[in-house]
Amino acid sequence: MNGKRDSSVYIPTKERILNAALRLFSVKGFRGTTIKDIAREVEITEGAIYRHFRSKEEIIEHLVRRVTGEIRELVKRKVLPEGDVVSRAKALAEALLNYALDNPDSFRFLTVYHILKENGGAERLPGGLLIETFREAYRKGELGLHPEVAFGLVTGSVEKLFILWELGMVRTHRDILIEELKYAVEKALS
Amino acid sequence: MNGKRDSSVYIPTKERILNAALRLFSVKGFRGTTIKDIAREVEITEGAIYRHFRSKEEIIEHLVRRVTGEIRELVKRKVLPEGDVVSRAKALAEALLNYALDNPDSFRFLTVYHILKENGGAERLPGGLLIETFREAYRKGELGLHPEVAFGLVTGSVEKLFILWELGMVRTHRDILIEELKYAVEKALS
Amino acid sequence: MNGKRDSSVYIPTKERILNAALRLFSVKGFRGTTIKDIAREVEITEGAIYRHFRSKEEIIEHLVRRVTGEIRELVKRKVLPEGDVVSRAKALAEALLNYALDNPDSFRFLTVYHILKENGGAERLPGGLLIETFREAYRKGELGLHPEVAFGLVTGSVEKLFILWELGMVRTHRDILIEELKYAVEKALS
Amino acid sequence: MNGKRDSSVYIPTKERILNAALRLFSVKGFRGTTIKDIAREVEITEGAIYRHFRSKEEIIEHLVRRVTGEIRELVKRKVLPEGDVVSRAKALAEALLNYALDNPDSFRFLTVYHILKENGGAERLPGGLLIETFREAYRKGELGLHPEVAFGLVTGSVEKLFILWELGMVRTHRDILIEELKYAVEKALS
DNA sequence: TATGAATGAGCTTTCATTCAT
DNA sequence: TATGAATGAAAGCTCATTCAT
Repeated sequence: MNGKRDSSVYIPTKERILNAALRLFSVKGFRGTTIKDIAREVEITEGAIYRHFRSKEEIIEHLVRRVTGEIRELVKRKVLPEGDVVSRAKALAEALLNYALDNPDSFRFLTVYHILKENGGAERLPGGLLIETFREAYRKGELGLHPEVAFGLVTGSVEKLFILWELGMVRTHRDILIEELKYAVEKALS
Repeated sequence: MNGKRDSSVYIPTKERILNAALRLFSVKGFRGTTIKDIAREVEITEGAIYRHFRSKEEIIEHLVRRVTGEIRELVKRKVLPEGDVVSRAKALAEALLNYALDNPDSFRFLTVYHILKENGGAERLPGGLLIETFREAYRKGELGLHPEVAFGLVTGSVEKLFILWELGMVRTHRDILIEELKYAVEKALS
Repeated sequence: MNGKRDSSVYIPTKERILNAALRLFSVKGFRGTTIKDIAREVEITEGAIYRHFRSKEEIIEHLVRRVTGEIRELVKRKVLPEGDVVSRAKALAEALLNYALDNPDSFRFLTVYHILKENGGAERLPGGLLIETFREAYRKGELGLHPEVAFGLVTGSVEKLFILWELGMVRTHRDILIEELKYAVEKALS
Repeated sequence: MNGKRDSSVYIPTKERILNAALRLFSVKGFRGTTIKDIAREVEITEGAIYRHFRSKEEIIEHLVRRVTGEIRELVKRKVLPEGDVVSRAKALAEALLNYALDNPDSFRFLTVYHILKENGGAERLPGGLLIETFREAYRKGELGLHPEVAFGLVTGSVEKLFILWELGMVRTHRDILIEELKYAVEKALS
């Protein structure tokens, strides 16, 4: 009677709230999403949300921490510290795009979060982590571009390709998309 | 006597409202920016805004039309229809990045507008215009990547470099940034 | 260039404002009619109205005085003090209905004014004048009904017939309508 | 503990809002009555009203439906289809006046609603129902007046007598008022 | 006289949050 | 845990009125 959609797996309310909020925030923005919107999606009442979170702000912080954590983890796992810059950049591009395509709401959410300063909120680009890869290679003389430019090219390409994909504008197969991305990264950074 | 900010040129209120709104929307989003915010910036009262625009929505529409028009115009002027894809892509990247660096508020505004669907509003990527450049080259066999991928690489790179620049994360000279961007585009598309 | 509708007779702006206001107030009520509504109708700007009237309130007062004055005058002229009650009541009914049909806006205006207490405004039924006719007859024993009832029957009938006429619900000829009204009044009061 | 006004019966907030709105609208008109007015009367805040109604407009629609429904019901119950026109008209007049005197706010509300077109709103005279009574009799040759005229006389008289009564201008006993009304209707229609 | 931009108060409505149940 | 009525602050918008031109 409470597990939502009966026979399916049970998902705790707190989790359901976070999932709904993630999706809504990523599409309608933070101010554009109301507590009522989230409650309606989860099929509970507004008041119930405050059993699980102290405020709307807290939900956002929770989500930011979760998504940046996931990406940090992913990069740590996929972009190994050995190897040349180019292969590491390719691995980064592949991992990021895969994450975006597999977790579109999360990726969108982060994009929205980084672009908007609705609150005057602090900025915490997970770039901090990623960009080091390029800085190091630059110092070693392995990179023909400034590290920030290289970083921008790779991550910017991934983000835009994801958006175009979501809009249905990219008509290639997913695997081909990733191959082309890696190919272009390889050539651009060589 | 009325020109705001001492002896400088007179700017009509309607224009001042648009400028303030552009900047605020581009930073705090549409819902995050209130009419009061705009009024405060322009140093008039909220009611006065409604002498120039029927609604907040109308201000947004006005700005979208203006900014997309400017970019459309720019692309038409700078990206000449002759020449190979690569040089045209380079010209596109250069023109876009220059526009972004010269009109940061406008460029940010458009980014925010395209990402957020606070309203469920219509989508009008100015991509329509730009992407044709790549589609045509692809048909002629001049392009090694799918046109949408090429388009995503170029515009995504520009957008992300602009954001990094704005955050003060890019430490190169502006000219060098543009040169590196063009160089990377050239290699990626060849 | 100023006389409104070119070649036609010149009507001073103040008069045009009053006419427009009369019509609008009578249809949309006092709060429902804005100064802008009136200005638009007269084809001047809002500010111009304040050259002729100190406030919206003053326009209303002006119109109340005008319309009650007209009706007072009319009754004085048409309902002669000689004759029996019945013929005087018939004359009253006829005069009132004729006035209403000839000056629908004025008559509607007064109805609205008497029904609404939007302002907490004072009531000044022009009934004061008319009802005396019946009070006197009642004292003389010429009237089978209480004077207020007789007054209500006659004026209420006129008002409702006017409204039905305006709504297009009365399909008889105007003269017949008046004849039937007088006939009914005669019988009711005898 | 919450029932408002000490120990008396509990009335749900939605009902209290409707009652307050009915009274205020009937006196000050639709535009002249603010949500704050209603809230103050009910002793809740403005926001609370929107938990029960989506808009001011919805409150008005609710009330129109309620009052017209009541009168429709009343006429159905009191004005039996058998009998001659005159007795039916008398029954109608009596039922209407009784309703008005018993539910002055409702009756006033309907009057205001029918006279004002603040919204450009639809017209739904409950007359549709009542007037058929007269149309039928007219076809059968039982009625000396056009049916719309007869309808206007009866309902107009009721409405005006009600207003005079409310203003304290009718000094007779209520029963006598009704008797005189019926007597006049009888004679007018015979 | 007339214009039209501007003001300021007030209106309808929204929304994060609280609280009694 | 959950509900849902209520609060209170703020948002978008309207409008009578003023004022410089």
